[in-house]
Amino acid sequence: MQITIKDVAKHANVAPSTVSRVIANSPRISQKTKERVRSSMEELGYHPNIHARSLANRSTQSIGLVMPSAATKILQNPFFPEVLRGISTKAHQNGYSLYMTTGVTEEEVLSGVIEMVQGRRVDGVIVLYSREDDKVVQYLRQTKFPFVVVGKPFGDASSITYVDTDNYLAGREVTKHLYNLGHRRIAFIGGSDKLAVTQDRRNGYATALMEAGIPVREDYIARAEFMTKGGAKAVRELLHVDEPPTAVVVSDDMMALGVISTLSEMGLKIPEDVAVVSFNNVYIAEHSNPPLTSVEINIFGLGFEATNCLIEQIGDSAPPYGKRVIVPHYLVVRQSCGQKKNSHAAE
Amino acid sequence: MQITIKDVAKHANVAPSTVSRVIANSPRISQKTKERVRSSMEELGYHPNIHARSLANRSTQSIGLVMPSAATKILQNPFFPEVLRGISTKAHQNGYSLYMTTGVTEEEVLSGVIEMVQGRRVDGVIVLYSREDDKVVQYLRQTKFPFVVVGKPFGDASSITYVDTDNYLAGREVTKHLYNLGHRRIAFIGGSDKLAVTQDRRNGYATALMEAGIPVREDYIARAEFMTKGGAKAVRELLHVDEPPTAVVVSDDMMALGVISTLSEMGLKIPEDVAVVSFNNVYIAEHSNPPLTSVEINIFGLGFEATNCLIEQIGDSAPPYGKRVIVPHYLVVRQSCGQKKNSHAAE
DNA sequence: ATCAATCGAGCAAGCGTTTGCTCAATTTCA
DNA sequence: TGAAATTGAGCAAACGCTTGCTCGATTGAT
Repeated sequence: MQITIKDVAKHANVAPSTVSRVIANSPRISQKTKERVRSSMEELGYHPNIHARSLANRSTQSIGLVMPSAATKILQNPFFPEVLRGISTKAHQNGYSLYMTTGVTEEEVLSGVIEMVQGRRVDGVIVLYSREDDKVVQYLRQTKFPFVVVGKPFGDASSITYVDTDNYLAGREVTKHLYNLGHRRIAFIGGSDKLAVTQDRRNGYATALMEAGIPVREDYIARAEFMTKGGAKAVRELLHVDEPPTAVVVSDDMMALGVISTLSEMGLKIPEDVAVVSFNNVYIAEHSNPPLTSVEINIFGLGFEATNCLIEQIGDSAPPYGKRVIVPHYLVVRQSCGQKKNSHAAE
Repeated sequence: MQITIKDVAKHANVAPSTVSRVIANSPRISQKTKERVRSSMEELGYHPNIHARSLANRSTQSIGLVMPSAATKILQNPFFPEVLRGISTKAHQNGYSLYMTTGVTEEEVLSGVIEMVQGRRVDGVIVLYSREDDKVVQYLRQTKFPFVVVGKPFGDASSITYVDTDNYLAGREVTKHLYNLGHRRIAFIGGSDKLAVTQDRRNGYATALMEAGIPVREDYIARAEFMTKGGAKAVRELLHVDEPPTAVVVSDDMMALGVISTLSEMGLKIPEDVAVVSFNNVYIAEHSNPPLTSVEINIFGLGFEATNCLIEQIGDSAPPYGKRVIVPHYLVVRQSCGQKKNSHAAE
């Protein structure tokens, strides 16, 4: 049998309500009583029943996590565990715990979310993806339930709080980096066009080219799945155009891995024949062969900040309008992009 | 304001208890009434309050997940998302949801678990690691709370339900495979000796050698962290012994990645100079350079089975003794281990 | 010494469900 | 046709905690 607040009350010779107030550390209780009650709790090994508390309280101290319906996919990308680590760190700091829902179809995910929200199972929700025409976001919005999106939401982004990398800027910088290394024929391989991240990075890429006075060639732009296989397929296509690119910007490390191994198979050297840069700087980027030049986007930070925003919202300490947090990024230069050709800098 | 069972009752002109029984699909309610109530629920958009239900019920339909204290580590290994996927699939099939707790120190993790258990927040717990002298397992055991371990527990394993790969067998098979390819100087690189998985795989390795009449050399056995860096360090050591090994069994894909890139840096060819095989067959094993020969251990299956066992335990349909589920594995041969030298097989 | 203000703690009414019991209405059987 | 058995639905008491309100006791001011 569980030890309840009543047991503690009896043991400490006070009323249950007093025990409750001790737990809440209410100033209405004298120090002496508090200590007595606390030692009783200790002695009996008391732990409050979460459900009773939530019922009385109308708050759950937990946060719902929404994965994309094709959880398979995101779960294979190291992005996920890292963002989760960020979320869980911040959540723990503030006494929140995490509640996950996954589902195979979009419908399943949505109904999971509805259950979380309507069933008052969580105080707020973090959406771990951003897709066009997403039902979950629509639902959360219309019910005015606290939520935060990781990634840039579509549509009326101004009313939604989200955390994101400045992918446009990152795409631009990366492309510029290749340009500065002497490259003029630079290609881009992106993931699904439905994802904001792909669009932003590609736009940044295009802008950088334009700034450099280089025309943007459609046949230099490929799209593929966010996985290694996609990268492999895309790179084959790119190399069959006339004047094949000497450098390629890849929108995801996992894809870049596919690109690299395909290039190797084709007998091309990296970075001598084709330079490669990519994004996310996941763990294995450092350990691929050759190591990947990649944009460190601080995935942990994305998760951490998202949680922070959500907790603000839950606590009503957030403004009523959507907030936008941009987590800074920086380029980590490794072998895959080669050295600046005319540079003598020691570094 | 939330829509409660009372609202539905009023709307359908029945008592709250009837609504409750309709939800539970009790045979005591007539079909006619059920339909009326259901359409009322639909119309009002009713969703049961989880906490009220759990409180009255003494059951939460959710499962607690315990990560190792250095969550950082496990979260970087692709093992984790994959096992999570298995867990979440099975959990969802049975209407369970997932509740995570993480913590930086061992103490934090333990107190998180205690809160889950004593606070009646979950119906059962899955422990995602297996370590010697683990407080969490000790605690769960002594409170007789339903739990399952992924990996082989230490100590009195017979009373604990766990799912595992037959790592001993896998280690033996892999080593034998290298032997059959003609290798006689075979080394082993394992992770922390505190982990059951390391011990088992190493023992299998040693057995295979003995079966082949090859003495087990201590200087052929290295241990390192379960990550790429560890692999790199270990391989350097191994290659400095006299008669350096021509093949190496690595206990983890991520470590093997480190091994491979270190070997390449040293100018050694894989598999010609050194053959490499490893375990887990995580996603990137297929895409490394060269692709890794690795033991597919069906990580998804481990998660899935663990959840299955736990649900059995929760529902009392499990026997009172510990159950042991072994998920089958098989070797996936890729380039990193080379071809059988005297074989003409096309495949 | 008297009264108002303050303080500390208890009472009891929720929070939204579940479920054992009760009870009226209907069916079954002799 | 009457009594017993069966069926369908409602009553009300939990489940463990929070919190507005009440109230006696202590304190301070006059």
